[in-house]
Amino acid sequence: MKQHQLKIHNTLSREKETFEPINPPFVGMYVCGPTVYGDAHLGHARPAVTFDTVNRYLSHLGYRVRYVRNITDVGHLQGDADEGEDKIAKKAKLEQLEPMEVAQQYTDTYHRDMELLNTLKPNIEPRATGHIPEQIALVQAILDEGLAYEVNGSVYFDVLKYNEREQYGKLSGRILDELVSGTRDLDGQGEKRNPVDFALWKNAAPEHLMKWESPWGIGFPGWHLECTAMSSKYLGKQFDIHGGGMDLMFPHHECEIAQGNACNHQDPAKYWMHNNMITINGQKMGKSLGNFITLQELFTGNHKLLEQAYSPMTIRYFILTAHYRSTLDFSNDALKAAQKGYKKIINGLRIAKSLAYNPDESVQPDAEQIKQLENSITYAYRAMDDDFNTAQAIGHLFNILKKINSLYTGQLHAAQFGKEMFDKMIQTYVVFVEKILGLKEEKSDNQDALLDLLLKMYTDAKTARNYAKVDEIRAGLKNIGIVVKDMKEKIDWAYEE
RNA sequence: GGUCGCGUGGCCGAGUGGCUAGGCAGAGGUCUGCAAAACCUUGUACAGCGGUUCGAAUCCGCUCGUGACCUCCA
Repeated sequence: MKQHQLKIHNTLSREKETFEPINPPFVGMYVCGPTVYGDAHLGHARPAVTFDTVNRYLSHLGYRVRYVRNITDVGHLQGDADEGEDKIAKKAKLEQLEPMEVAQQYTDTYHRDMELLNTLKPNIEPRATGHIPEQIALVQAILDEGLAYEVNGSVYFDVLKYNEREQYGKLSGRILDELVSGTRDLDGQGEKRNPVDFALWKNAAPEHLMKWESPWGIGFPGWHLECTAMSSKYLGKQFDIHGGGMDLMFPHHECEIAQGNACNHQDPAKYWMHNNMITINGQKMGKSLGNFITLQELFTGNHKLLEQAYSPMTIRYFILTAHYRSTLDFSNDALKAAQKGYKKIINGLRIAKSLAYNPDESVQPDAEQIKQLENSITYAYRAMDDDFNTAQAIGHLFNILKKINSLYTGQLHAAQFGKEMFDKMIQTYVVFVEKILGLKEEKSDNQDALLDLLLKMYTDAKTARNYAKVDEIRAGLKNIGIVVKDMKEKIDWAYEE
């Protein structure tokens, strides 16, 4: 374990706390995954990238992380009303497909998009439909605790009774009395003893598509149950980190805490992390607002709000330039700036990997340069240790990049840093970009070979002072986003920023 | 209506009491066949009004603006 004082903002305490795993060096992390009934959109990218980065950084620090992210392939209820139906089943009826066919299709596209965003796969990706027995057992356990009741083949969690034992609402800061008095009187709540109660198991109507047998009849599990069932199965009754979007704080995560406490007599997770939401041109993204953008639309530029396509790595970089607990606003201007920033980082990566230390007895170590570099490296790690502040870390990374670029153009000499600092600089930059931030070069397979060939022609033309040919090659490459750089000692290329 | 946030220079976005954020855009310079890139220099930013303090973007109060959640939502 490296010497780091990692702090994590815990939603439970609303404070940054020093991270102390329950059972080091192991870390259990559960993140709420997608409900697979539609294409992955911007809103899915944020938690995926955020918690991928958490996973990457914890691993980098030497922790052995078991990262579990579920696939919800049995729908949540549409509402608490009796006619509430399964989200997946509803879509299936619409498209005349089997529910599992819909779930499979969107699971596949989700995986494709997450891979494009260069997120590492979770260690376990459990599906709700694969854990029906576990969910039924959980309902039974809560019934046995006397904290649930059955009505007409449905089972509800008794929030008021639970609240006598454990505070309900402590995660989202809600007061039960206010919830009770504030709830609207919806139709079909007759089965519940109290409007704040929530379904653990729901009786299914005959026409309902996804349903299973249970001790209470044929039905399907309630919204919040799967996460409790699967997290406790794979990570234990209490694990280290539970993550998800802020919008899930209430009621979803609140109910998870209640369910976990009800049968295990302890909070399911020690640290709760919530990423903030994404807005588009300052507005919440939503289908009804007409500003709903899927990741594929973003990658292809095929959307009326988009002036151009933005690559997956541009999106990833953009997400990382803001702290995960801040709202992040998508706009063409911001994305275009991000694209340039990303390419600058990647050009730096290529340079960093190509630089070699060349000793020079005549060059004296430069204390000021060394100090600046040392500070940037220290601050970059300190930023990550401070609740995964990738935005700040990237800022320091750019300062390291300035040194790398200066060495590349010959404005600084490696010997000014000394071998040890030089190696540390290269290693820090490469590790940060590739391993921690998860940014990679986007290129086609034969790109390097083709570029080598073209650059050779370019160099030959230049030696022959055939400037017309030189300019032609340069213009052609510029068209595909590559710029040629004539340097003092050599000719190189870079991605156009 | 209730709860919780936010308001930083042309744009994005860090920063919770004194210690350079950074990126994009702009201006000047070095370099160059011309470029590009890179590097260097350059911006009296902290919604408004009060208050606390030796000192506030950072703490407190009020005002204005804005967003999220309270119902499925990442």
